[in-house]
Amino acid sequence: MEGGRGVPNYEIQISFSTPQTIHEMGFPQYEENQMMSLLAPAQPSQPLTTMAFTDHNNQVGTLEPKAVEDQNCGSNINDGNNNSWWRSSGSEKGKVKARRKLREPRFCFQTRSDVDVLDDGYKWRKYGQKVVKNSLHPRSYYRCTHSNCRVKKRVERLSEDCRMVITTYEGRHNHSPSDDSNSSEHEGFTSF
DNA sequence: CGGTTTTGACCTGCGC
DNA sequence: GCGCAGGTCAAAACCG
Repeated sequence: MEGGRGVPNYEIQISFSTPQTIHEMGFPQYEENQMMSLLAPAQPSQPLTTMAFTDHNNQVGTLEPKAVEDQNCGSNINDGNNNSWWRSSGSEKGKVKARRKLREPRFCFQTRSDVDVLDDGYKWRKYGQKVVKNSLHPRSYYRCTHSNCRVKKRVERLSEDCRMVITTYEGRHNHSPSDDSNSSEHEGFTSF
């Protein structure tokens, strides 16, 4: 679906006011300075991307007023210690679906890009797509393909500017991007 | 052939 | 309580 997947061409602007670093969020590939360096090829004066972080319940970051609706970053997700991979327990034909309110750290940012899925170094598998009310474009749902990584992300495009992509990450990677193919769990994924 | 995407159905939370 | 909207599942289709 990502059509001609060549050199990722996107521009990012981030507002950092977060208790956690990108690194701690499970994105070691992009530390702050690296994230910032992504700005370099773009025009820094142009507010192309805003990043927002959520601290479990509270949204701590800065984000454009309409960039990411509150339900994306503001709502919290009930965890309930489902520590067994994606679908926790198929109580009834595996229909424990649509469990919201997981307490995962999440952050979202807005990016101007031609491609929906930014190359963040991780492998993602699409598991759903949904047409959302306020947007002309469908929202896509991705999960990290790593064995024990429950990180999810949502990707949607702004209805006004179809080049603007809103990406919402949810959860923390317990592996490094390079470790993606190598399924070895080296840190206990201890959080929350 | 195995992994990924698509897509419709289903489930849950929330507002009215 | 009901309806709507969002989020997830899973089977089928697709692709390398």
